Amino acid sequence: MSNRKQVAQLAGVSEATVSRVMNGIGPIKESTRQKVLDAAKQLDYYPNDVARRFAKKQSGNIGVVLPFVPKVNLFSTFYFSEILSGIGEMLHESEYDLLLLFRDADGPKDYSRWFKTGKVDGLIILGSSDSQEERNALLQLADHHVPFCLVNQRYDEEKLSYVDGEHVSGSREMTAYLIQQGCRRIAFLNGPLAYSNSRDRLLGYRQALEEHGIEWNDQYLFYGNYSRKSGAQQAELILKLLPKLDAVYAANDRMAIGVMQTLKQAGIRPGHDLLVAGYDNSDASSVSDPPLTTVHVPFHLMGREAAKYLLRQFGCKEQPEIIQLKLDTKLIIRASTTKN
Amino acid sequence: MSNRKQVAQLAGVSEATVSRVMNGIGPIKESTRQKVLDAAKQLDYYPNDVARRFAKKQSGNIGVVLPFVPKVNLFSTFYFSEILSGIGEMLHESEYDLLLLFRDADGPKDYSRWFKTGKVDGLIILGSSDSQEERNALLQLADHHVPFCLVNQRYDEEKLSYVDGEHVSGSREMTAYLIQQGCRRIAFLNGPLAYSNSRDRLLGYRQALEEHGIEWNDQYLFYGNYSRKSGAQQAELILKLLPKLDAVYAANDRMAIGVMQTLKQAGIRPGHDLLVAGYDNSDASSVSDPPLTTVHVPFHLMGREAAKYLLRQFGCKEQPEIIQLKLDTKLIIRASTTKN
DNA sequence: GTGAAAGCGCTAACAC
DNA sequence: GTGTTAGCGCTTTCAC
Repeated sequence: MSNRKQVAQLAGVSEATVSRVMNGIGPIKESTRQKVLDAAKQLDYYPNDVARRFAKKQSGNIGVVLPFVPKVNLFSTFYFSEILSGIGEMLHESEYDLLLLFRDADGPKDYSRWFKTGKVDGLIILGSSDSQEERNALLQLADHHVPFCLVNQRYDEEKLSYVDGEHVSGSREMTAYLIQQGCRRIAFLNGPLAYSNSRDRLLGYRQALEEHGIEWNDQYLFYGNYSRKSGAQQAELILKLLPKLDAVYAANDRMAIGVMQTLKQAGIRPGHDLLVAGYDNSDASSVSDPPLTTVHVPFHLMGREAAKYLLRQFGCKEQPEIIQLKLDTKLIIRASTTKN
Repeated sequence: MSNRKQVAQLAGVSEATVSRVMNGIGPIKESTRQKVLDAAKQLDYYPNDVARRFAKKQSGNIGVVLPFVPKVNLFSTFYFSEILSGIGEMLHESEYDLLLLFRDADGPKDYSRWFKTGKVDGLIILGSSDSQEERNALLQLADHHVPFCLVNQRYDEEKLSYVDGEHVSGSREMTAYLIQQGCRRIAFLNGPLAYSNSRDRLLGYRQALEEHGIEWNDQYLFYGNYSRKSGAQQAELILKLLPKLDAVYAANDRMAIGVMQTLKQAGIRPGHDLLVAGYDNSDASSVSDPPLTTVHVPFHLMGREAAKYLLRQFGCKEQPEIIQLKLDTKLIIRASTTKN
């Protein structure tokens, strides 16, 4: 592996000149530029990135934090893939690399160590969920004035940057739609309230009920953990309400699919005997049977926006700006609510 | 952000001593160790990773190459998520970080630049497909004697390391199973032959036919591109053979699901009127309707093994060893082939 | 056990 | 336009 010194020697110029050529900055006589380029080509020289970043006191990395592996499947992998690919797309044009980081399974939460060791210049945090510890770790980061951004999770009371979806209105639209379809007794299978996602959807559900003068009924509220299995399990309980139920609305597609499985096993036809709806517009929602009415969430775009935000922070020297974006969601109507 | 010098000063020792303590190497008097640790804590000191890697002349990164974004969805994202999480799991215990890299959409293929710029110490390549250019890029890497590893793709004629699944036998078992179920006229919907995956499955299919004395029939062979859409499209053609067909076996689950959709639209019941099988045992295969008979591929483990291999290479100084692993696959029987 | 010092391959500031 | 040089914060080797 050759280095700059060798190129400089071969080209008969100073190392500084080699740098100028490689970085395309500063005025250079075309003839020396060519000499350098030739020498570089001849020696197969590529500037060393680690050295460069060391000298610049920047890691050149954006870290993306994921839940530790086993937990990934709790969520749809769809959700993560989409966000990741959005981030990757945005970073692809930039000088920054994407470092994949895994939250520790146990042990104290500490995001700041990735900054302190200089591993990353910015952080995008996925799958964060509210707990005192998590909140502290995040606030600590904010104190350090390092750029970071949550995706698909908010802490409304805190001044933290996030890119989220419009889940309150998404959920409200979904519920209103079900009501329009003639449903008044709508079971809602929510996810853990530690996710702002879940709280948003619950709020949207309640708002829609209120707006349509439908009384709130505790019996219709269920909780799963966003896994298909939990959907299937909760559906056992939901089944017991059956004659007096018009629809089941689950807070994500995976649970909705679990619900449909249980229903079908019990001889209840989703979409006919009982309307079923999900949330996320995941791949699975379009291939399930029946296809699932759901809410599209722009995960890919959310990833892009989060990355764009960080990139912007690196540009300017001031205090990190705070962004709090909520991107539009969209109701997707499919057979699970229309076969009536 | 504090550095080693400050810690050394505060602790009243040399910088070398601070290093020894931080790295836990070399003999240290317990009392000085404490002094250093106290100083480090007081200054909130974390050794700078970039500087460290620079000095060690190692990037500390393992790069994982993915197809450029738009193409990801051709494959199941399932496949990538599983492999990635396997790699992540293996690396989590190590000193190495996971750098996510995207293959250029267009432009010349060049994996070696990531080594030449010192960005990575090793590479895991996903979604590689055979072409002259790809092959050249890979052989060039091998010439440089840098450690890298393909996952779920082989180049049999070349001395390249890979971690693959036993797809020939997987496919043979699937086909044999379908034959056992009484099928003799089995359409095979394959993926592009640029993937060793596709060639393996075709071979397994042929072997099983031969072993059971069933004559090869060109008419039963179809090609898609592993997307659901292509499965749905090819199914239109497959439909035309219908009265004289017992089963459709697709080279991955996504295509199989596409096939089932088209079949259902045409009033053909998958699993009753025509058996359908897929490959991969993706999430979708268990929630499709009917659930899909498929072949389980240990993607997660494949990721782990690839990462383990690279880690092992970093240990020793010799020429990189070559591994060519094929991990066991397993037939998963579900309703799409059993309702008869 | 501990300290001193020479790199690692760049960037950035300044000199000419 | 081009050259010189002082770092960046570590590792590593050798000296004591």
